[in-house]
Amino acid sequence: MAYNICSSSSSLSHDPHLFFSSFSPPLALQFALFQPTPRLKQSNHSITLKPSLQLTQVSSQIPVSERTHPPNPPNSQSLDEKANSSSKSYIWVNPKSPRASQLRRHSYNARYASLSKIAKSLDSCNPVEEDVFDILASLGDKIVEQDAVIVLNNMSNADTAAIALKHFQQRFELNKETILYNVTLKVFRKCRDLDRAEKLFDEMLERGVKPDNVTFSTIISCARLCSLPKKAIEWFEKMPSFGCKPDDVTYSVMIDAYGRAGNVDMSLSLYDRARTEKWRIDAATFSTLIRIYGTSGNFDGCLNLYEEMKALGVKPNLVVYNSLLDAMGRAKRTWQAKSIYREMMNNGFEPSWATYAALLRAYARARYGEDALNVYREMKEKGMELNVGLYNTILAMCADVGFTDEGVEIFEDMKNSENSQPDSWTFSSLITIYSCSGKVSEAEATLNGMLEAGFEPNIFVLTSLIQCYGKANRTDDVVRTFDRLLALGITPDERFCGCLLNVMTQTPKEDLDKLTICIDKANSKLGYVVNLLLDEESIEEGIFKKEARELFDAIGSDVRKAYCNCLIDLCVNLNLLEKACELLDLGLTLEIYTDIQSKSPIQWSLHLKSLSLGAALTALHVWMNDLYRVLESGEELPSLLGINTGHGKHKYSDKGLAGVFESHLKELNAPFHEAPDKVGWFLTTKVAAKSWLESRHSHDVVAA
DNA sequence: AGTTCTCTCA
Repeated sequence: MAYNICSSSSSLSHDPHLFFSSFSPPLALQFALFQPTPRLKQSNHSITLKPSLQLTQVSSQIPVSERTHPPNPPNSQSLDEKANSSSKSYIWVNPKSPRASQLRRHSYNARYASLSKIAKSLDSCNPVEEDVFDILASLGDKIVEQDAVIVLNNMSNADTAAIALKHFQQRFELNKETILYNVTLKVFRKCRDLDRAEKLFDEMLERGVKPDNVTFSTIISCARLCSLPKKAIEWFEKMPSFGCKPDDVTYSVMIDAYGRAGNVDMSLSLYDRARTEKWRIDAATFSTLIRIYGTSGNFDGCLNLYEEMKALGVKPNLVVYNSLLDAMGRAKRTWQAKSIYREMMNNGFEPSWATYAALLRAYARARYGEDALNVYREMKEKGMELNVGLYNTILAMCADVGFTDEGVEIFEDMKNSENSQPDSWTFSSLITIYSCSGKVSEAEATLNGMLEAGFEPNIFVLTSLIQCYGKANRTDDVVRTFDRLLALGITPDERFCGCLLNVMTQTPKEDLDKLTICIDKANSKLGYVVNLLLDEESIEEGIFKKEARELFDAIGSDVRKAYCNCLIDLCVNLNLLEKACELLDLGLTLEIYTDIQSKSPIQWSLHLKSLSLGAALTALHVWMNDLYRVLESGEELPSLLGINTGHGKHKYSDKGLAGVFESHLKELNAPFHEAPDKVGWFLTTKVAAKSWLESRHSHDVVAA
């Protein structure tokens, strides 16, 4: 793509914020560093590690058969029975030998696997005591509290988890009841059920079980997962009254909760506090902070945090990279997203779904068409499913950059997907894709498909359709679509009116009245200005400009330039040069256009980059008059004169401004020629310009 | 037993 700068040589070393090329430790070492600190799993066979020769029994629970065969399904034989049947066959191993640790791990893994199978059956059984207790009975008699913790910790069904908890409470004297409550709270959090979590907390208090920091951080994170950050803060503030003093993990959660509640300052002050009090700040917290900065638009802050993190010796993990990629995507700093991704890959990370999602959004937002498609293809290759949002993002990009066939193909893929069926946004993008490429019947068919799928056409769809009909010169269909919009009770917005205005610039003179009526209905102020513009009777001087000014003052800054461009185009089409000049002048006064003319000692230039053809021609006309006045006053022209049209080759216009402008320059007999080394520039010399300006003026005088 | 990642441009 012409404007794809991603593969350009823009080097990071120019960027003061980033020095990614700094050395990295060897891969193997990094992997070692990324390993989570192994936690000693407490198991039933207490192992006293003293002299190296002490022998330890490692098979108190798991039968010998399980050391070589996979465990049986949990219901076929109770774990307890298995334990009994094996109780006579001990083997003794040096506890420090590799064999011992292998066996320990194996026996733990086997038990863990059985317990998590039980958790799975509990998840899918009826939420009645009878069924839940039945399944739990298969645990046998010799279960310990730790087993109960493992079962609950692996569950995700809040109803059956509550019953299971009750069972365990009835079953044995618990001495770590808080832990059991905490893992049950985790299940409720998985179900995003804050209500239930809060009720369970009350029950803890009633039973005299003391909540701890884990209890609070679980409830707090549950609140934030339920998008109730204010609740999270409430819970945090409750901690001291229960004798709990927030620790590093609590602060980590709260940094996130404050960030999501929109209280960025509070997040940052917690971070500051954590730093000054020399708490351990881990990668998770940094990724949270980066996300907070990213969503609040402080993109330099993201990069600074990243540097700070590395300076503190905290290794970035995948989530940190994902947050950074997401932030750079939002910031439209696509090249930085690219280098972060490269760094991540060089450090041996495997991209996750979130990585691809962030990359895809970054590329799509910046219209890096090929890059975005590559991410899409890579995800498909890896069997990752895109969600509706990602599909829509990439389809919107296809519409923007003119990837018609690719867009259609992706839409088909989406229809075949399991969980990502097209929504109204999808249809809207597809209609835009067809509209922009002038495929009227396909656009119409897609609209019908959208209706069949049960979606109402929205303003975006109808805006696209109007554009589509306008381009095809089907004025009556434009009007019909406009009436449809009104019939649906949709209020035309500024963008929609801008689109109608744009259609007018492509419509034959005899059809303009039909569209003026629409515009009048949509926005009377705009309608009035358009009517004044079209009015052939002379109006009082200054009225047109005054009304146009009021219009520009009344509309949003995002559409001002589009409106001004269209109005000037209309003037130029109708040969109303004077009104065109008035509008251009107004555009300059209101700073809708800036820096159209520039002067350096050796070259004067005309910059037409974001101007429509009509506006560009008007600006050229004004410039030529200005230059002639300079000549008249006896001043010297500089040695070079240049016109910059930009290379702006938009996918959907047959030619960019550069191409169209060139033929106009020829028509005017202007001596400007395309610069061979600078794309989008037309240059001439002082001498050529002078004689041309003079001949043109005498020609004008004769014509007048 | 607790903290991060799934926020779609009009």
